[in-house]
Amino acid sequence: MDRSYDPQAVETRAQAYWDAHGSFRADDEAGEKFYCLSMFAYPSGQMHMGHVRCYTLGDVIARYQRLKGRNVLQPVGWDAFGLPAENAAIKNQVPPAQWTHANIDAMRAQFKRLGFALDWSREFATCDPEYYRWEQWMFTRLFEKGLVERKTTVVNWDPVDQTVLANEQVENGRGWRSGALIERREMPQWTLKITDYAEELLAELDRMDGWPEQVRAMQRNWIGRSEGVEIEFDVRGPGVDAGERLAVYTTRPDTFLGCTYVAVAAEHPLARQVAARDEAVAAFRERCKAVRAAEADVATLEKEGVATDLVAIHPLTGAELPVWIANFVLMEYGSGAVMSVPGHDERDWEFARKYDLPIVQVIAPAEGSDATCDVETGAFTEKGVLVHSGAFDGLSSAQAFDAIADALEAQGRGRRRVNFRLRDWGVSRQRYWGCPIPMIHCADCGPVPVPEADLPVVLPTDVKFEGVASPLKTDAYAEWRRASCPKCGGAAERETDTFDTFMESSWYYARFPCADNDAAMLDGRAKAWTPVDHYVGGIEHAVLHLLYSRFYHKVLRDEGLVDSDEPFTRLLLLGMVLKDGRKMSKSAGNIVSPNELVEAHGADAVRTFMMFAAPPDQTVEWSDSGVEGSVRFLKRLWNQVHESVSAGAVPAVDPAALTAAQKELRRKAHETLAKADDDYGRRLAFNTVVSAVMELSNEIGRFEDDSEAGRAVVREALELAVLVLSPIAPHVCHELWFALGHETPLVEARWPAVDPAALERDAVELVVQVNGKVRARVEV
RNA sequence: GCCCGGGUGGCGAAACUGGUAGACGCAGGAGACUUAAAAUCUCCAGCCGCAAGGCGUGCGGGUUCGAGUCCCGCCCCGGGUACCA
Repeated sequence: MDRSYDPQAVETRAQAYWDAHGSFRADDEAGEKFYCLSMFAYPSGQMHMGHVRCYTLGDVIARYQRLKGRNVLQPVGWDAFGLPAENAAIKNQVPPAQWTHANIDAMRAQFKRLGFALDWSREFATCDPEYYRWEQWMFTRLFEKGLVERKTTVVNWDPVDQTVLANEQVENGRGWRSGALIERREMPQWTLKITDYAEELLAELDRMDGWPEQVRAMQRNWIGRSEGVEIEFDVRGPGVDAGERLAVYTTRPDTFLGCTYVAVAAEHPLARQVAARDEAVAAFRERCKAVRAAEADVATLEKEGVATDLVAIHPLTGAELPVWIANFVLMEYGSGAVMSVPGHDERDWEFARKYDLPIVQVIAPAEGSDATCDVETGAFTEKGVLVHSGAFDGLSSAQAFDAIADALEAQGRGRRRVNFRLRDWGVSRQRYWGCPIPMIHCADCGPVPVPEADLPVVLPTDVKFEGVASPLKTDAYAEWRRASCPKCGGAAERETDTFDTFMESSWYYARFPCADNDAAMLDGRAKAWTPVDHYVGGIEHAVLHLLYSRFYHKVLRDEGLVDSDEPFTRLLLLGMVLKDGRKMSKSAGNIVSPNELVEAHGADAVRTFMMFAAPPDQTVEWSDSGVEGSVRFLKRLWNQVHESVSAGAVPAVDPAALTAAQKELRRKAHETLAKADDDYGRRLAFNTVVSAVMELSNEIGRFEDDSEAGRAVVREALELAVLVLSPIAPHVCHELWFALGHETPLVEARWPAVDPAALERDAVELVVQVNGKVRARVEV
């Protein structure tokens, strides 16, 4: 072995070895499978520290599982469609496809330099027609199955650029390119009925114990199942037909007698109707348009409203309640209208105070409760006992729920209903760089799916951006749009919208096992490898990507293409990588380039520090000097191995004939092995694996004993240190393993068993505490 | 706004099941080696205090023999909020 550690040379040799031996090509047939996957990357062109962290974590898991004897698949691909490519195209006049492929080439090289144990033979990009054709195919199947619907949803419309903007493209209410005030606009969109699976998506969460509880909680809340009552009010007023009804949904029917007004969304049909004859209402609706479609914007708005000349008739009391239009009522949730009970709902209370609407108390604190209720000073939102509710007085909130629901149902004015916060998945995007939606619009037959034989609908890639709008929608592509109706053969138009990029990322994991199949979306290999045993990615995907994928997996299952219920058995969501306490960004000027670090210190040192700096799920603070510490550590380990090997062969350790100091070092070595096994496999605490091996190395350094037994104990400790560290710093460990005399490569090694005898102690220290303070220590 | 996290020395962190707070590392200090420097090695180091001792895990309360860890109420920072991926 070389006298000194040269990371660049070591890493080049190790990578060449793995390449030449096809070390990471997964075998479809062999042994107990372990499918390990890091969320695929968007090819921005520059690998960043977040990628380094994510892929290193995945790699550590994959390499550890391999040492444990599993047949590991760790594939890699590219989430290649998306907005940044279009922005680059508009800015630099480069076609998105060209830009994307150049970026993929650049990033592939960067990934390879880090030595991840990836099976590159299965690589694909989602912008490959061979990939997205199956997405189109599945969509047409779901259309036939009735899981696809055309629905109206709200988007941000830029009236100058005549295009739809993403939420992040709206700054202070204006389009980021045009500067024009954006408008909320309703647009017909293709949606997938994820709500059909809401119950299953929710119920399954309870059984998914390989997922962090916080993520399951987020998904539970996102799905937002509630039990309540849908209530119908008669509406009276100018221009309202007799028998017209307004539906609201409430989870608190027990407060129903305290309802003093009703509020509808600005986009509600009743609001539209009133606006036609009432200028104030029309002006209010116009103002509401200037709010971004994002929920956070709507929810943080100052609550405002406008009165209408309509009244809603309380079905139980006959009272005439004013109908208001309010900016905080969401058309997307429930029926776009709410009953307002200011005495017992904070938002309703604020609104009532602001507009001088009556506030009445109908719930009193339950007997024995120490809560107080004064609806003059604030809403009382707890459950309790009914008051001022006529025949329902004295009932508990729970009893009143049923009594009032029954009364409404008996009158045909309401029904119990389960409601979900979850909305159906709008998959249409008015953009160019995405998977074309395989539909044809026929004037006579309506929308018709493209027949299987005509798939894929290929996205033209030699495009020029004239403005900001999708080239597919311009005159230049009139020919591309022209189609004949698959049903009647008449002249028809292709859909020009493309899919949400979450469509591609919802099933890519299932495609890796059979990425070479050009005759089917998935085959038996997908069934054999899925579900993914361990999925690694950013916490920012806790809800959307991970919920859409779960839904899509169930859809694939129901089509017979996979045979599991959930796509990802175990989930590791990592925190962000920060520098100087902030997110790395160009504007903050604190971007750290993985390339330069690897050039300067080697991939192993970068990987080691990344793992060492913090536990995986926590945000991590990047430190350049910290990497230097990792280099020192790897160098020390190298020197220790060199010294041990140079001193010559050693006999086998004879555990029965060791001195106290020898025993102690051997115990430390086996404790490290045991701890690392637990940290890798159960705790996912890779930071403490690194510190444990550092401690072991420190102890080896302090151990001075040239006897044969002493050198044998050191040799065993070094072997364990190298093996334990190898998932994290694979290159240097690969070479040290051979140096230690092994003839087969470390990637073929098996995780050794701990010698229980090595862990035994002759003495322990007992601590004596008085009132929680340490007062004495006793060696026993 | 709502949902989910996080806050421990100068810095990153450890403490896994309520039982020795600060392992391991960075930065720093002292020393060894060296003509010198780098590299390497050894030692020191939470804060206040000469010391005895006291104080210490964002803030305020509580439970407990004992709380970084459990409970209640706050503050600050981060992620998500359905068209960024």
